[in-house]
Amino acid sequence: MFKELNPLLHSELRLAVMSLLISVEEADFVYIRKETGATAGNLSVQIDKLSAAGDVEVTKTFRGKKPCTLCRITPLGVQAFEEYVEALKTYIVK
Amino acid sequence: MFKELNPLLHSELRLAVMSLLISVEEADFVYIRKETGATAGNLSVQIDKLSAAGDVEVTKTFRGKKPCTLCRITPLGVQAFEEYVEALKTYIVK
DNA sequence: ATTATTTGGTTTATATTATAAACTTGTCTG
DNA sequence: CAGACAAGTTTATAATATAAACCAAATAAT
Repeated sequence: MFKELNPLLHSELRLAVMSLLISVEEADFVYIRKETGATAGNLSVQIDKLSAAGDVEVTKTFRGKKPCTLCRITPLGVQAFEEYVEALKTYIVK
Repeated sequence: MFKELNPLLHSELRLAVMSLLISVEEADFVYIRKETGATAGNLSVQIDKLSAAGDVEVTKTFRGKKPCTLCRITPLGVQAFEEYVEALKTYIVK
């Protein structure tokens, strides 16, 4: 009947991050923060979780002299996102 | 960009309950429990929350001699559900 | 007829989670 | 150099989800 919703993705902010990353090569921390409106602390924690699960790959680099944290979704992350969307449909499609 | 997800509905079990109720006149506790696979305690708590918010109306009655808790979605609940689905789409539709 | 057992829940305790506040490290600016 | 700013991270707290424990009434078993 209802498919289980991956709890890692079933979080407003993490879902927003995944949603951003799925349609883009890569995105940096500051950009994601602006798009989602999240606080830096919250975003940092949630990106860590996605990274720990292997859904997002994080590369710390520099843009000029400023640190720059780049994120990209992994193949595993793409699959997780797609499965999450499929699961969601069992709840919202009449 | 991303619409806010009503936190009351953004819960696996409560969403399942709302999803069931939206397509049916009414449903009783035992039926909902079977369909969702939730424990009674968890379901009881979540139905209370939906009821407290005015999204679900609960009527305690009897079927024969057994107590029977009937639930139906309210107009407010229908609206909340529809808005939730609209908000979700900002995350999952490319 | 008393003693389980089952049914239909509710209350309460716990463990997890989300979130922001506080902090850190380095850079730029006056 | 002192202070403000940028880009994050760590940590503390508040909220949440969840199941375990409980309760009351009805039915079944001995």
